[in-house]
Amino acid sequence: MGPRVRFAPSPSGYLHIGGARTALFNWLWAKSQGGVFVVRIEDTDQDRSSLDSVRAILDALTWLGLDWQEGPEVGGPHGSYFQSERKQLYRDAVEQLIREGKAYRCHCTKEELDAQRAALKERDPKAQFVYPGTCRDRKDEPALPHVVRFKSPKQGSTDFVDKVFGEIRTPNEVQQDFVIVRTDGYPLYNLAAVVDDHAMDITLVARGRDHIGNTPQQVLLYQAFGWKPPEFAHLPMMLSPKGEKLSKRHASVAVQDYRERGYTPVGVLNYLVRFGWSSGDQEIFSRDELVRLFDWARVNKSDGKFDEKKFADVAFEHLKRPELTSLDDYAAWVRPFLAARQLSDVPEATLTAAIPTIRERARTLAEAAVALDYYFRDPPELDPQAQAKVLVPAAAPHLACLAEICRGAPEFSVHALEEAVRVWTEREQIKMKDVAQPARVALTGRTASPGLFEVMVVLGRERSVARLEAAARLARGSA
RNA sequence: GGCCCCAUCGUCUAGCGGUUAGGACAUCGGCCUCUCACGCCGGUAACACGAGUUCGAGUCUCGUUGGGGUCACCA
Repeated sequence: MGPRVRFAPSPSGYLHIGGARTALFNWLWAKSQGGVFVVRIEDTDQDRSSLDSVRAILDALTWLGLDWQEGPEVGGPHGSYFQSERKQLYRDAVEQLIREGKAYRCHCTKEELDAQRAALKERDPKAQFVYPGTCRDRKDEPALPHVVRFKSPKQGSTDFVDKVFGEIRTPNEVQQDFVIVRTDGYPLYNLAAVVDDHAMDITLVARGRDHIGNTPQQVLLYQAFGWKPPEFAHLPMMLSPKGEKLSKRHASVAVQDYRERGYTPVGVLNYLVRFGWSSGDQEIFSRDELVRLFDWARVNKSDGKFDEKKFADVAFEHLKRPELTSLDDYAAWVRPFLAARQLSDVPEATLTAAIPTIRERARTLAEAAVALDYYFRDPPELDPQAQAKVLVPAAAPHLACLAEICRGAPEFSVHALEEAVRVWTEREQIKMKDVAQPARVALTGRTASPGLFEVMVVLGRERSVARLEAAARLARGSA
């Protein structure tokens, strides 16, 4: 039986790029080992959770192609996959702990504790407040408002072996009696995660390194319940370019941002996976390669800094190479970006003919839509500066001749057009340079474009001729 | 501050005792050329420091320094 791993986001916003990376590593492990990838929504904080966030996160995962075999929408044998619907499970588990004297009800209020914390801070600003254990041995009074605290051991150490970091040992003296259930009856993260990971038969918990500190608390809970803990794997952190915790102040951190920018799903995954994982010198991977090559042994320990430039390059690499982004996918993905430019329902044949001409000129799908614009807009948008500089009277005869050549070319192909133009320019002693720019502006409205003959072929004979003639008239009249 | 963790070019990384320390992004030159790109060629650029272990340390051990994480009725 393969491993069972999970991605457990709390629905308090969009899918963060770091969360996507965590999901990816879990997903890769499940895929590569024939295991199961579970998605579980950690919505025990009623104030912060929202259904919109669940929707946004699920949509982002779907867009990335990180499909889950158990979780929201698909269900599964261990449901519900929303923690807010599993309260009874946590309640039973906590009852057991209290009955066995491993946890206790605490009637200290948050206000009291906050006051103590503040008082200590005043006496010694550097001191760290620890819960004094006021209620640890007090008579149990379930009727009064209370939280539930775990009775932490004060001696020895709590150890676990991390698949990435190796053995991690934490002295128990630093462990306080942490809260596992709050006054409103909802479980806290550590408790809920442990109960669910056990109930869902999770075999490996992989998450960000910022969780490494509460892993001992979770191990303590496993021990208290008498359950075998899963394996753990912590991922090095993605920090901002300045080395701080990555937030939207430094860069776009929502997966959605990159989607809107026109990166491809695998392009995003490729950048994320190389952050902490490597396979020799290889930089660019297809989804299948990642599944085939992924291995915990190749995961790094050290944190890294997020680099938008590198990200952009990886995304471009995927967009550029047909073996990574098929023509069909490219066409389908660029359509929304064209539509945003009022170019809806463009003919599929023209689109698939045009894409190869702009592939290496567009670093994102958004740029691709710009680069494709003149293929579908009639007349093309004419850049005034290009017009003023290039469509001058002297260019008019050249444009007229080119129009004639287009009209008369026996075959409307790159090769035939190139040959015809070569013959003409040689006979007339004209430099290609001098006809190319006027023709380019005539055909595309701009001074930068794919090769002229490629553009003509995509446009077709009729439209090429029309645009050249229109430009010739414009040039003639511009004196 | 306590606890935990980390340390190779500016950035992501390869390296798992013997290498001219390699690749990629970025950057700087050049080539190609009908423009813009793509592509190609080349340059600058790293083992944090100090002790050990060893015939020999980027690689092993310890310390120092630096960086990060975490110490909630958030997850």
